[in-house]
Amino acid sequence: MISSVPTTTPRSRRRAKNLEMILDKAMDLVILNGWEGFSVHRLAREVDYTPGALYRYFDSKDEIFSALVVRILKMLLEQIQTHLDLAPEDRLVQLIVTARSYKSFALQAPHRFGLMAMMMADPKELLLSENAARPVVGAMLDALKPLREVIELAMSEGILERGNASQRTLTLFASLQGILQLRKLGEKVPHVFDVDILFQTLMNSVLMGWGVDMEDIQKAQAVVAALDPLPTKWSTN
Amino acid sequence: MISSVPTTTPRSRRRAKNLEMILDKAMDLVILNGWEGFSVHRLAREVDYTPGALYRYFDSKDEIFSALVVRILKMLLEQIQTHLDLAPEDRLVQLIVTARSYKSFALQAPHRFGLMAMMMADPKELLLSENAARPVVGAMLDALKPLREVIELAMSEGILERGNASQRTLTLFASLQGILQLRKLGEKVPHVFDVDILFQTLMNSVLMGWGVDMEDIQKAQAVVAALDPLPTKWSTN
Amino acid sequence: MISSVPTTTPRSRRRAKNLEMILDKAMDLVILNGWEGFSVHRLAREVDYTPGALYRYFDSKDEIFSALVVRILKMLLEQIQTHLDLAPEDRLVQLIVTARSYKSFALQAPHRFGLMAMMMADPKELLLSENAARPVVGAMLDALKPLREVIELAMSEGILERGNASQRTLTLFASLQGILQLRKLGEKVPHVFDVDILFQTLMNSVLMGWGVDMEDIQKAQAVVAALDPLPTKWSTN
Amino acid sequence: MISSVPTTTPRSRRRAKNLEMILDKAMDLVILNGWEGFSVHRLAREVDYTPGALYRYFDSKDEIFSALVVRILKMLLEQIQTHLDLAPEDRLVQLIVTARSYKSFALQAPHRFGLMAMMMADPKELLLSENAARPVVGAMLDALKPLREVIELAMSEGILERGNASQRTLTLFASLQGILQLRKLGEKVPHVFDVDILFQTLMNSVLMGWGVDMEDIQKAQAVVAALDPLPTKWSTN
DNA sequence: AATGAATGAGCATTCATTCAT
DNA sequence: CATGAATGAATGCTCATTCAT
Repeated sequence: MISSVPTTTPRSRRRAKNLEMILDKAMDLVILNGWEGFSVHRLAREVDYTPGALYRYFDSKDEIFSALVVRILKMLLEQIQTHLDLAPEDRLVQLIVTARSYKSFALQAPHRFGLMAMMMADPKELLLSENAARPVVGAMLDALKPLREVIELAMSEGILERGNASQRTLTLFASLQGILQLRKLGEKVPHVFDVDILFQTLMNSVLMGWGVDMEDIQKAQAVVAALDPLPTKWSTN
Repeated sequence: MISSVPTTTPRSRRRAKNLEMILDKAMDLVILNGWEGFSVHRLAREVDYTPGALYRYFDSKDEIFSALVVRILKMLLEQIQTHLDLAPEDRLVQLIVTARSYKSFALQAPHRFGLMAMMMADPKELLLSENAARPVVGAMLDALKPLREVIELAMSEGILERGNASQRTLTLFASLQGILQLRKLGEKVPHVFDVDILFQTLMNSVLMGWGVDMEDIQKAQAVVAALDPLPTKWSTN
Repeated sequence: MISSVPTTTPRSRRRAKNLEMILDKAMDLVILNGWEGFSVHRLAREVDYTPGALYRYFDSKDEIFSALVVRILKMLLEQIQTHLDLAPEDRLVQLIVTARSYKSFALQAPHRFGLMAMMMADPKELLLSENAARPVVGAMLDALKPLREVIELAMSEGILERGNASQRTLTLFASLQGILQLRKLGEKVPHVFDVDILFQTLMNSVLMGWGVDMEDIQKAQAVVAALDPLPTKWSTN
Repeated sequence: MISSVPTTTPRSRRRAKNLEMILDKAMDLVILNGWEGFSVHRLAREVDYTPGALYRYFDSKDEIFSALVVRILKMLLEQIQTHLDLAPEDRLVQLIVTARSYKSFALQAPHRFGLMAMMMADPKELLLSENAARPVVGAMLDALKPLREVIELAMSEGILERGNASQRTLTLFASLQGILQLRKLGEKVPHVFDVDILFQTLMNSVLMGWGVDMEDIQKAQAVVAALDPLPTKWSTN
């Protein structure tokens, strides 16, 4: 139901503005307290509405959830592109930069990452209604596009062995996802679950599996390290 | 506090039985409604206790959580060992069997897998109290042990290139975790998120990254396929 | 949060009525069972609301507490003023009438008196939040004002020796408070803890301590006795 | 039911020891957390009994309550006597010392004082059963005896005007009680409710009311001030 | 378009007490 | 004499959602 009206008339423009503002605040709250600490009541209080009024803007809390996920994915995409723009035209470097961008997102915007992870792991009823699912999945694929493009280019340039780009993209993405989720555990049991090391191990293993020489990987990683620190748009929390 | 008494006297035997029964039911409930849908009251209703009475069996809801996770990890370990016992003495085959065992667990006992994933991704206060954390982390490392041993053997036998076994174990485990979490999404959007294919892609990529020939991988996979279907103890749900 | 809206619109008038009704019932319950026996659930049941609904009228149980105390103090003030209006323009008589008014309040509205005493003896978190404290302390000082004014006038007229009016007011008030608290004990052990006699003893001692002749005290007391019985608004219980 | 058996047989001696130990711990708990923070469960945990077992030693929580009050009153009496032993044979000084001793008790052992105050203000069912009431009232009168004796002596020596000693004792005691209860309020609203000043005001007023010259009062107070600090047995809390 | 009132179910946890063993 | 199990009722408070106005 979110943004199901045209954005042309003055009325609907005001409405769109309001919706934007509400979602902004919702995001702020999630960033601050996590999704568990988020409630419609609190949101209402924050945006100076009554709880009931908010239901003019969405049908259920779940709808807020997916709207936020879409936003997060868009922000993630933006950051990845920013980082890629700063990287040289070296496919391997670009690939690593993309992965690192994702890592920095997970580490520096954990609540947003958590929301995203939750969405992927447990889409509940969210995706039951196909039309509600589409924008989320769309945003997700958008966010993965840069990675896929780099992989495709790297294959066509002979840097990676040939293979299915989509599958490789998703595999790398999901694997990273799995590793980055260990962050919290890593805080409690630091010597065992070290996200940075596991990240490194995964990248090395996978890139070698895709036909890159260890030597080239290390060269690329040196370049990437020299780029650091890459800028982040996320207010860390 | 759970099971801190000897299992010798008749009384304590009854108590142990009760505890077992309670945890069984708790697991059932989590399986049915997920952890979010689980409450002490509901559990009490289900086991015909008063809510207060349950608190003689554990100190807090969190304790139930970790007790369940420990149970799950133990069952997972059992299954992996069962599967390994049925596999030939071929390291590559064993490695793939272990990974598959984990996959079948994720696919066929999704709620249990979800609980485990949640524990790893968001250990909350669970691991705040070190003493409550130990059994959980212990069980987790136990469950990973077979995988690590296979990797170690494979390395010492020259089947895998040398590397840090622990890091490789965790990396593989976490990556699988990430991929398997896409299951639900895969159910809704089947063509894009195909867990089986992603699993395959990951295994191929990583094993090649660790120095195995594609040819050998495919041979091993043929062997594993011939073993199927491996038995499962999980009531699917 | 209580009564923070204007009383002009029909809606807010209804709301004010409701709030009044709720606090009335709350007072009844406290009167019946004491504060310990008072719970939000019980109140809800009594006023035919759901517990949650009540939280639209106050933010916490403590707010009910202080709202009740404020009410009680206002009623006490009203009664004292009524009694004073019926008394002649004799300072000593007025002073005794004020004290007696307080005594009659304690004896005839013991639960209200108890609530007030509790508030003074154990303000808990009540006064932690300064803003919640202000109205209570304000109402309390209001209730003491008549006594202080009489004492001040009596001093300026030379009926009492000079001294610090505020300190004397509070001292007398607190002493009365202490004596009146023995009421319940007096019911059980009547010959030892006789509130009336102790009250008399205190008044005599203190007034003489402030420079009044025993003779004048007795005269004034005779006048006061002739005024009796002074009207009471409290439903005794 | 407490201590309803002879203390002669070995069995009953052990029992008495146990009871003592239990009440000791109960007192510790009350001292630490106040009566509100006290529960039979907690006490059981602390003395390594099961809750049920404690009910061999008393019939109800209320019985613990009154047993503790008796103990507190005994300790109070002890302290007053200690203080009196250190004071010169001057009735006025002794009277002030006694009152001060009570004040120091209230200020330095607030939880104990609170328990006592609660008992006097709200004896609930405690005193419903006359036999349960007797020891408490007895201990209370014991605690007041030194004060009464000093007052009697002072009257017989002509230091105080004649009057009813018992009534004066109780009046002074109850008045002090009322003033000392303002301690907590004094912490929150310090300039208005200053216990020390009110204490002083009360003593001056009452003593003058009983026929003592202001001059003599001040002399005695100077003597008392020179005695300070008087020893306290209370671990402050 | 928004308010304000209310629902109804739920939450984890604690308590004094009882009683068969 | 003591345990261990259990009751049953309660606690203050939060929540997503609905709907008449």
